[in-house]
Amino acid sequence: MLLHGNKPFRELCREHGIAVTHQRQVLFETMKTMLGHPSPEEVYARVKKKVPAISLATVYKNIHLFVESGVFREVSMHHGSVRVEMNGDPHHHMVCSMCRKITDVGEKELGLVAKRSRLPGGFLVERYAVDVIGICAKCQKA
Amino acid sequence: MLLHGNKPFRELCREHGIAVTHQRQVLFETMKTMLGHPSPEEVYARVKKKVPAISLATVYKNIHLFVESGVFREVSMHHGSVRVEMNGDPHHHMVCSMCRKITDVGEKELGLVAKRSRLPGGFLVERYAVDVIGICAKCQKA
DNA sequence: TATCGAACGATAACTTTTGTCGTTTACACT
DNA sequence: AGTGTAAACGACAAAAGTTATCGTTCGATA
Repeated sequence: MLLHGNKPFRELCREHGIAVTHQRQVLFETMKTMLGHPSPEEVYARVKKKVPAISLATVYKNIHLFVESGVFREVSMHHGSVRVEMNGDPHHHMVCSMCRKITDVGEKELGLVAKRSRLPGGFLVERYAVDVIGICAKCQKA
Repeated sequence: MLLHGNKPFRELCREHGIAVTHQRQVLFETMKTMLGHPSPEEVYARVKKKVPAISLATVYKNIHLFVESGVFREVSMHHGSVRVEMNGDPHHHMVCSMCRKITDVGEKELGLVAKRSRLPGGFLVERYAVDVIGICAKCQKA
């Protein structure tokens, strides 16, 4: 099941008040068929096969648009640069989806439970990193 | 408590077989005092006050070194570019700390529990994004 | 079908990060 | 302490990823 259910693209566009362009349609359909966690460049490469004249900028703009509209989603919050963890206590992060500010939240306050040491595919667990995505107090007011 | 305990820097360096340089010492001490989740640029700005001649490249190289040695840690895995989520089913991610490959893992297989709707500071929860950091099967063999 | 704002493509610019290279420094061994 | 060597440094070029600009084209509404 996809985030957008299986609504036709036209309807999705109407809901979000954006125009139905050829590029957007092909982008959408192409992305739906892609597995894994493609980067904008990978999406671009794929879409170019169907619309050779498409611009990378268009791909970026529309990926943003889709993400903002909730049609697709970012794998993890992107802060534009690497961030280093200064807090050595066991904790996780609250990330504001509006201002992208990161705030620590202790493992206890989070009320997180259960760790399986064995995961599918023989993946060896080192640690869990939980991002709680939401809206911080400041952005809720604004 | 920091990841490295409170071992003196010299000892940490010996353990990891790296040289104790002035720049590295100041970097380490400066970073220890920084709160939050600084970017390399922010660390650079701060360190420059004590070692004005330091190069940004040195800051990057040593942050990497520290992260690889486990002295500090990245806030979340950095994939160099934005990644889009194609899987609409509720799931989380296993991220290999060696090759950085992202693999989906269903919410059930993960066995992760408990969602508190209220978090400290009045943070409004939208969703949880869990990264299981570890070593994938392929990298375990290598 | 004409109009007008939205979206497009091309490309420059910007940000973040990495690589290169000549010089300097730390460390091991006298 | 003096010296050789590899590691680390600073300066800067270049790569990678992303965004902004701008003139042109296209889609939605009338």
